[in-house]
Amino acid sequence: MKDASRSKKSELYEHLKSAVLTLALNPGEDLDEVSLSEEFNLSRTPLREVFRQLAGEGFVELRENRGARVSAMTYTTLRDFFLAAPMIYGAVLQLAATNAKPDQIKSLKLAQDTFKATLRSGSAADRAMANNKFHEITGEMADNVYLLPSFKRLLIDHARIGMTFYRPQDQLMADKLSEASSQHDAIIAAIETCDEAAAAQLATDHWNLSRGQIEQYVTPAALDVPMGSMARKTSA
Amino acid sequence: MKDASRSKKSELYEHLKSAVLTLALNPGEDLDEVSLSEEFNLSRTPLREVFRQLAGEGFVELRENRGARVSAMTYTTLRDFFLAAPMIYGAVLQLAATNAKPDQIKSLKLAQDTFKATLRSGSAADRAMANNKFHEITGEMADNVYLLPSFKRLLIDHARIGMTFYRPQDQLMADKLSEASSQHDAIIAAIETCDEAAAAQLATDHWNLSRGQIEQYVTPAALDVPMGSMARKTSA
DNA sequence: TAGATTCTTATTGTATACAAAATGCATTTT
DNA sequence: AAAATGCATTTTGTATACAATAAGAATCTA
Repeated sequence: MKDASRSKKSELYEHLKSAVLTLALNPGEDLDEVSLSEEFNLSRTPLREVFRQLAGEGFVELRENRGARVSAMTYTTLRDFFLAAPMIYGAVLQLAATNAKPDQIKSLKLAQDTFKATLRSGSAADRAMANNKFHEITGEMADNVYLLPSFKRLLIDHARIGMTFYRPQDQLMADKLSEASSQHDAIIAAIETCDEAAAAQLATDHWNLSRGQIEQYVTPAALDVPMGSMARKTSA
Repeated sequence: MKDASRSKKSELYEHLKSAVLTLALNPGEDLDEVSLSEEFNLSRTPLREVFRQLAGEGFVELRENRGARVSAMTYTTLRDFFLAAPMIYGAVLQLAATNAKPDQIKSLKLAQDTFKATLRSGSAADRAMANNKFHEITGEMADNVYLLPSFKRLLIDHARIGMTFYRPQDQLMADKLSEASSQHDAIIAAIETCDEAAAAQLATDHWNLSRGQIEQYVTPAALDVPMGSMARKTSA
């Protein structure tokens, strides 16, 4: 029934997507056509088509005659992120509050339940994917083809940033995560009551929480340094 | 020197892009793999990769087992457009005013000169492409990976809307176009003086001009009707 | 031994052949 | 005559073979 299980091609597509989102593949990491095609019992032709599609969506970067690599993350992208995210997500949530359909709200509540479950007993990857799903649904609710491309691009790095910086080893982290969860609940409420203003405000709050979290780790001094090495360190 | 002349593949890529932007290929129109591969002396394998990439960028839509078609335009997309455009372009111009580098400003002035030339003696397609180039440069100036995907998606339909509705057959049209040109000049000035506020305001003004133009043609009564037929009519 | 150069190997890009799916047409059936 | 079924044709999807390019290793030169 799921799109992912329909063909080997979409299986590969979904696999690469979540591998990028969960940092199973690190930013900047090279992708090998041959080994991947063997792993998925798929020839290089359709595999390369998947690469192109993923490149168009911002998951990977293609270099002529030099293969595909996972989209890089630098501290510049981090700065760009927190500049664009509040605006885009503010608009998305505002539109979501206006346009959301009943079954979409149901999906959103379900996604939030899953997210809460991962807070209790899930891996960091599970949590990142559940959180990602939640926000993807708000994007669908907003239902604006021009907003979605940027929003989806933001969600990619939102997940990766989350994987890097949200690791609930201490109590402070756990508190932040449960605050994020509360904000999700508030977002659902705002959407359900069609409260645009509240939704827009919650978008800002949600990103401010993230930014505060990250600013504990990132000093503004270091700019333009690849983040791949750091991600590798934290996951090793 | 230009990217387009490097390989047959990028030639095809650029050709399809401008064909979509200028409505040489109408929204919703089917693309035939075989005839295109013959026309460009290219096998279907790289051609299909180009399709995937264009799909990722919003120029075409891919349907499983049913080929590629030019991205559709409906009156819904028109409404979405004027909702998202002022916000995205406002942010883009604001950032452009902050970040623009001297050589980019030079490019922008050059693009504006070209645009003015097309107003005097260019086809509608030439004008749409020149106008598109102008806005693309402002996007580069803004230099934010998260904003650009949506902005580029907007530019696709901005060009197509322009091709449909801006046809300077009468004096009123010519006036609107020269007003657009004046706004371009003002945008350049705002960017050059790093005047963020003015830039943001000009973004709004620029879209309002477009919207006013289009509202002469589109009545809010008819919604969700494919625009392909209309585009076909005006170009026939 | 450091550097440059050629040769080898590995990887990426393209063409073609074949398989699978969808479309259209003709025939059959009611 | 309308609907449905099966067949032929066209179109799309995948595998494989080959060509072109880049990366790496070994050799040669100073």
